[in-house]
Amino acid sequence: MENQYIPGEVEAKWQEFWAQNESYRAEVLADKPKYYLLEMFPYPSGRIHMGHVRNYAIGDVVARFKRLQGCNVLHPMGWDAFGMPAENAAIEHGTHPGKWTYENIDSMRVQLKRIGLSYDWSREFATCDLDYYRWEQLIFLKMYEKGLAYKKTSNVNWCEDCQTVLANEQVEDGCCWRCHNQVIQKELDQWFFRITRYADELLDETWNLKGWPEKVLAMQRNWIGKSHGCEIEFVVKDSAAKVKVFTTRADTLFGATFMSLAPEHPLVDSLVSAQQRTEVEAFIAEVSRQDKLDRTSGELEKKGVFTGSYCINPLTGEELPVFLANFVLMDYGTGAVMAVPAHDQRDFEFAHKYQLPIRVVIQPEGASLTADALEEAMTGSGLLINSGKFDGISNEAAKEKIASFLDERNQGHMTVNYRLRDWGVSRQRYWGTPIPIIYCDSCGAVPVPEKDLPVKLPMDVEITGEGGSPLARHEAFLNVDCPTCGSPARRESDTFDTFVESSWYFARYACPQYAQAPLDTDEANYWMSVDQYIGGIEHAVMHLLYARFFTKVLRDLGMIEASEPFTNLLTQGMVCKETQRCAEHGWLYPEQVEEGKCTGCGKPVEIGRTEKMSKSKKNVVDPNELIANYGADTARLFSLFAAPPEKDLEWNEQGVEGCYRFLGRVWRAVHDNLDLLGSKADVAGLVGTTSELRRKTHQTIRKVSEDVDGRFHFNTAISSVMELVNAIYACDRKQESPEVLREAIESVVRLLSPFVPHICEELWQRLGYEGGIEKHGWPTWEDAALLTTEIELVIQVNGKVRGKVRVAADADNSVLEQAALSEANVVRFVAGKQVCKVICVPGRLINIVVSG
RNA sequence: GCGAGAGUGGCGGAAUUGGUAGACGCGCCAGAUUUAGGAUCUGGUGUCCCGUGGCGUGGGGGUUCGAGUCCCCCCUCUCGCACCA
Repeated sequence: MENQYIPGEVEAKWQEFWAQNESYRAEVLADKPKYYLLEMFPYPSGRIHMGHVRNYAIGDVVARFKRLQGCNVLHPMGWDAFGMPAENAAIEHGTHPGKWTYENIDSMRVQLKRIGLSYDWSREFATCDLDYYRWEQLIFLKMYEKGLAYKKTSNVNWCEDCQTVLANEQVEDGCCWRCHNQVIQKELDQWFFRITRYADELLDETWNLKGWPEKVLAMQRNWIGKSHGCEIEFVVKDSAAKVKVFTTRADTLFGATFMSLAPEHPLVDSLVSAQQRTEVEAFIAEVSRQDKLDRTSGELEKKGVFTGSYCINPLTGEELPVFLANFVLMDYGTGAVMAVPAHDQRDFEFAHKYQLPIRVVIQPEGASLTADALEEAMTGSGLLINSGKFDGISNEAAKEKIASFLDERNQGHMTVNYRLRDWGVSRQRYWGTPIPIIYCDSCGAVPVPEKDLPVKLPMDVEITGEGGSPLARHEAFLNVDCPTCGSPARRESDTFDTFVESSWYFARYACPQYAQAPLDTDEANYWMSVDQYIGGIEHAVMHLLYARFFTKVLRDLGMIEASEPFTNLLTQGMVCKETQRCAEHGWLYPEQVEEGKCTGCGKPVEIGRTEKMSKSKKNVVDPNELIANYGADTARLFSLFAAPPEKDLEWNEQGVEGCYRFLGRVWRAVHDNLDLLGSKADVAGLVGTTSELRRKTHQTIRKVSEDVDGRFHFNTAISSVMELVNAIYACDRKQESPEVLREAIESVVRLLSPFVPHICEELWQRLGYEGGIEKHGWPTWEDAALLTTEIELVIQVNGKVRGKVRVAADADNSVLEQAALSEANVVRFVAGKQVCKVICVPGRLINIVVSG
């Protein structure tokens, strides 16, 4: 290795050094504050993409910075290794999902190591490791004991393509979040986690998560969807049946003129009169044919059908016709809505369409609404009318009054309702954690006794993609004796949703080899919670909510003290790139374009919009090639420099070049000056000395420290180091003291080391230091070095800049005023006018206010 | 429709508490070096008429000595949620 910057050599050397020295191994230490930094672990698809590079580069800066600051840093990495792509690969190529997954892990580990990330690799695990999922099975058994895991028959979202169930939040626009196939409703027996038991805590804690982006918290609150209201029972006329409704508007009960039920409502069959049956069945069939996308699209025409039954308004005794309506969802509330057309827009439209009565029961202040005159529902506040003894009171007060009146008469009560549903975790898949349950004809569903864990996923399976889960056909796996009565029984063949694994992996990193329980309580309590979690915004609801839920469950099982998994959350933006398209060949990869022409046919290429990098749009950059061309340090530097972490990053090849050039500039700044620098010990003697370069050095140390610590403004931190490098190039090396020059250069190297660790380690060594750059800690700035005797002051006249003067830093206002008023250009603007006021902002500017 | 965020040069972006708008980088222009190209180094680069001047942070109004930043109205874009009873 000579005086030329050859990234490949430098990077290989230091990656080897870090591995040999186990530089990033974490262990419990009493004398340092712990800092747990975690990036969302990847699915082992086989190749890393730029999104990973960005995510992990951001995390690595924080890890290295905290370590330099003297923290005891835990920075682990592993693999979210169960899931469908492994089975799809098995179907396509005949490779066993396990083999495919572990081979992918091996190649991705190599790629990640090539980036030079400071992980404690000794803690690595994959969620498909028996030693991981066995503990998940134990957690499930404990949850089962506490009633937190239960089985129920329900209509589930079913993807025909994946042959599996999807949670509500895994359905996007009515399609499977993974394969984008149409999702249908299917009745199945399924395992659920009772996340709703934690709904209030999950909601309330969002107000304490100060280190989370408001956006994510809002999404979670929205998702939980708590609303206060009233449950009211409506007796069905000539029947013992009662229809329960949930309403947030009990104050409008006197205005209810009909009832709307979801077509899937369980009472529908008993409510339908013989006369109406044909029509109702046709309607139900029509609605069930509509996909969920259409049904929840808002644009949908409101449609319904009369059942032939009536129910009784509990307050007025009136008979209300019961309708089925396409916009009422069985998923929310009770699946039944009391319809108040005067005060609800949907009911209003529905009433008009089917000529149902409209009765105004709330009169806004100073108006007198009549039903005939209404052009839309009146949803505002006012005083009650047409409401018997409640007339005249405000509708807000009436909500509670009417509810308690109903309560007294056993016709209803105040309640809360949540949008959040329990989490369905059964998946009809092979490559996942087996659910440890045995079905016995006489004993029912029996949990696998703890001593019989783990339930191992059998390796000898045939994966064809046909006929559902391979486990359901695997007789050797299925056949088992009932643990309770000993008679022949069958195992549960479903496996867990893979979100279960990612709901507690962060805690397992504290004690990945622990063999007695899911968590070593001491280790877990030392490291948890994660101080900083970093990942994509796309996990704002699902993964982050499930992880919060699991943490609370683990706490209540006595396995951990923490209530929340992630103290601070950073959601990084996507990596985007401009798309390119050829009229003949469609989307083109960057290398298929030369000088704006398609390499296939020579036609001009159309530049499309900038979009998230994706294979389908071919606007991807392969990190492996990038690193091969420029080195890992350049790849990291560009990911960090081009945009602040939370914003989308636009990939730009020329920007990458610029970063590479900058590293070359840093490299030369060291080598070109090595002969001038003198002994390294001299730097300590500089305390108290000032010079322009030294001031710039210490300003930069302060700026970078402040930008990195908590603010994560890596782009501005890097740009300030670029300024320092520019200052080093600009200074007159013959005039500048070698010590000041050395201090400046050393500072550049030390300040850049969290961002581009390899080159900095190398330069640090070439500057005469041994044993790695981290042991020297983070540089500190000296306040005295920031001081200047003279400053430049801006002079404004009426708020416009008219001149600048150099003044003594400690000059008082009257001196400044004098200097300002005598500056030549300022004189021009003040001449002939009256000075009304002079405003001095210390260290910044003087504003002279004139009139006339 | 509701909620959150954003809108600044040719481009990515900076301006942390109301105080010189455009740091830093890319691109572009010029110069130096070089047989040439590349690389490197130096300088310039918001915009408008030649200027020491005018204009300029999506648009319009306001507060202030002073507004990218605060307040009101409007437009556009992105993300999330959505017939939520």
